[in-house]
Amino acid sequence: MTDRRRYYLTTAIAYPNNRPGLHTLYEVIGADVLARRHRMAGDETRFLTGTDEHSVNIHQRAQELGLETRDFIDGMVRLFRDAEDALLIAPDRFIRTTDPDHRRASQEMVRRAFANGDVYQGSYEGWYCPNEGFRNLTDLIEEADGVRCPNHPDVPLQWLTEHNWFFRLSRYADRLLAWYAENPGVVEPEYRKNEMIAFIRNGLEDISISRETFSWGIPFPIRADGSEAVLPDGTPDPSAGVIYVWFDALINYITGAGFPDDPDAFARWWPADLHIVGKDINRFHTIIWPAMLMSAGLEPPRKVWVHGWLLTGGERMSKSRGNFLDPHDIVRTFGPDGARYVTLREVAFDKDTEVSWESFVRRYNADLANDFGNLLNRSLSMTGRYLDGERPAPGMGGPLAAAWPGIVGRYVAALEGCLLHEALGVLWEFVGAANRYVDAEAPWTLAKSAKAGDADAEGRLRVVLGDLLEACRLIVFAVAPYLPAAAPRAAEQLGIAWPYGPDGNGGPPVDGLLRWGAGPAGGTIGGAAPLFPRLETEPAPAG
RNA sequence: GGCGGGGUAGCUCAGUGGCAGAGCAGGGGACUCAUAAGCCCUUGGUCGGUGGUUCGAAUCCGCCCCCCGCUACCA
Repeated sequence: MTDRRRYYLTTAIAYPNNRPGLHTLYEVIGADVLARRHRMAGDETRFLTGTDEHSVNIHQRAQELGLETRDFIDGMVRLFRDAEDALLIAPDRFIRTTDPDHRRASQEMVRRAFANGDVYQGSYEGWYCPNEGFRNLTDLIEEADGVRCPNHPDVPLQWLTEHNWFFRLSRYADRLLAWYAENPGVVEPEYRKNEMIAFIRNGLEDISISRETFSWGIPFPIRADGSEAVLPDGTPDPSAGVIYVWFDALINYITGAGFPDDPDAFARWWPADLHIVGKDINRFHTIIWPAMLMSAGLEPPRKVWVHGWLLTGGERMSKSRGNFLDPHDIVRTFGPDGARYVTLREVAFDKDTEVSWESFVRRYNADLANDFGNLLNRSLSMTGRYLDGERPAPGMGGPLAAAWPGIVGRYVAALEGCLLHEALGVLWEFVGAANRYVDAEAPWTLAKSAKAGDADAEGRLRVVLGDLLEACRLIVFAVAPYLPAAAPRAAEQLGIAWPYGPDGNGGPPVDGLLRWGAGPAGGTIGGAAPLFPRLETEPAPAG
């Protein structure tokens, strides 16, 4: 085993009932940036993402389409993986809750909670809408002839009683509150933690963790009498029902760390350093999940980051509304790097943000084509023209050298605080400073004087271009987690070897390369070619 | 209803008692290395409304209007 720092991060797993939209992959892109940052920083990094496949909706959807459930989800999962590949997302494992090791992990978690006295048999009853499931009493519409579901007033509600297993969540209120109190920053942003504290203080009820009426799921491992739910031929006893999808879904995070098959791996990777989740599933990750872990005698995660939604026209982007952006459209127009950049620059990682195709085009042109792409291109072009492509050493006393340490410090701090949009904003302050430096020094004027025999101008020209190429090098290495394909190409243009693999592993700790003057001495640049061609038209995709 | 967040330039937002700001978009200019990009200058705002406190309020207090989140088993 190595003594490198390890870093384990996860996204929520998506339920693959449809092709994925940008609003679904948004957090996966963000997590991929953080994973690449940690790999390049030299941390032994594990990045887990995947799909949540035991939903009843998925089973029903497959039946509507006349497909075997497994065949249906295999096709859907293919769409997720294709979209993630197009966005250059490189997880260390893509977990599916139908994976065999996940079945073992989930059943083991039920056994542990049961052994700890936290699982008991009970019943759940209430008004059931055939289209939506159980409805809360306060949501129902009262009609003269009875109560109705607000979303499906024409469908009669049924009063159903489900016998199933419950988890004693109510037992964990004090321990959860203590966990929040003793671990500042364990749930961020702060207001998301406060919502959960209010929820807990309102009183926690036990939650049901099994379903007896469904067969699509992980077999519940225990019978009512407490015996192992296995038939004489070794197959699961169907009368024991299945584990409720939410209980098994959360467990993917420890399955992905090696639980329970590989104790050494699990000891290395657990607890997770970061769970990235959407605000709609905050409660599951910051109340239910830690309680499940506590019950099993395992540590809760070190941090849960709760992000917001992408909005369009003030409404949440979603598949059901049909107002989502297709990742493939975005990759086709902006390229994989541009797609990642505009998404993470335009959307604040800590709250809801309004986005549009037009805002993405504006951001791409302004930041990538005009500011950064052009900076790289003009710096290389002048080096080729004035110095025959020879790469001069940077000066140590210029304004860019002075500004860089502050920039990189704030940049890394923003990344560590999961403020991915802000990190880019900080880095682009430096891009702006470099562009202003070009105009302030006017290398074309220095070049004319140098050609006329002015030795001072010649020396000055070399320092200015050295500074600009060094600024470009630093930006490229810093921004590489966001622009994983463009960064090596930019390095090639700068004539600098790229020491990292396609997923960010394999090179030296990047912080050593993020110091002014840490680039290779001497050498020549490669060719200059625009990395981010300006978009002259705004071809909004149809539909 | 209760608790919490918010309403500032055309757009996205920063700004917690001292001359209303940034980026983008719009307009003008000088330059020319560059992807007609970059640089400089600039138009633009009853800071949701209203009443107070204060020498002074986007900022503090009261009331009102509007938007959003949480208020448990769709996931």
